[in-house]
Amino acid sequence: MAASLDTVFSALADPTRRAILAMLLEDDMAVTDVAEPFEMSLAAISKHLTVLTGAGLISQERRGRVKWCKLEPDALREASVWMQGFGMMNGLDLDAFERFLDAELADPSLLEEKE
Amino acid sequence: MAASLDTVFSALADPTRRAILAMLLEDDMAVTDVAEPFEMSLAAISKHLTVLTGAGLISQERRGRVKWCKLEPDALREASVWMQGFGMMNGLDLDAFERFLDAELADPSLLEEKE
DNA sequence: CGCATATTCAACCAACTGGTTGACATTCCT
DNA sequence: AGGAATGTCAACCAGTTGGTTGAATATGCG
Repeated sequence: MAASLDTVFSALADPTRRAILAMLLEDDMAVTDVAEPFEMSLAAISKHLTVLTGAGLISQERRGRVKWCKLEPDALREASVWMQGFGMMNGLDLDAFERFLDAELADPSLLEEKE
Repeated sequence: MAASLDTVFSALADPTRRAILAMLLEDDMAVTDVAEPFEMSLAAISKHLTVLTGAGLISQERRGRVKWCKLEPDALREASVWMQGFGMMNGLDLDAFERFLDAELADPSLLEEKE
């Protein structure tokens, strides 16, 4: 999916879609299950998922009746790079950040407690 | 400015507004000068600047006839933290990451080296 | 087959967006 | 004072967005 900054940021601008992404962070989900906690129609959620797919933020794979939604975090990287590139991480100790990342990634116990 | 993720992301979703932010990265600018490189009316740019201000991404200060626009990179921090939770920080301890960010950004010695 | 499940499609609607133009208010300059 | 420069405001317009409902399309199950 060719996901421009336009489509990525505009997909992220909606709270429902951000909530969906947060849900998918925990696990892949079927469309119906994604829709369950929201107080809106399934069709509306289906549209939101189309937007997220268009932005490359998720991918959808049909297996039988069920369409599974999967987070595609790579799509956020471009947007993240854009933000950092123009200085938003100003003053941040990137070396410390790298060390922090390494520490996190090295400790397998932390990886399990995804909420 | 109370800038929600909604307003920040939706402000960033427009290429004209992102271009404006990139311009302001180099220096503070007057509204007319911001508008100059774009092929649209001054009023349209004025509206874009209002959106950016509403998102807290810039601030505007009137001095005489001229209204100066200034980048406010702090507004991106909240959005960035949110985004980082998905990409590189996938599966990590997000609370620890937030604490890390807070600690980094709270240290005034680091904040001075803004360019 | 016949029915329930899962998901999308199509038409519709109100609200918002991003642009236009022309008029207006300030401020600076001479 | 008069005129140019700087911005904003108001009205308007076309296109998009985010939601609805009802019908349609597959797929799985007994």
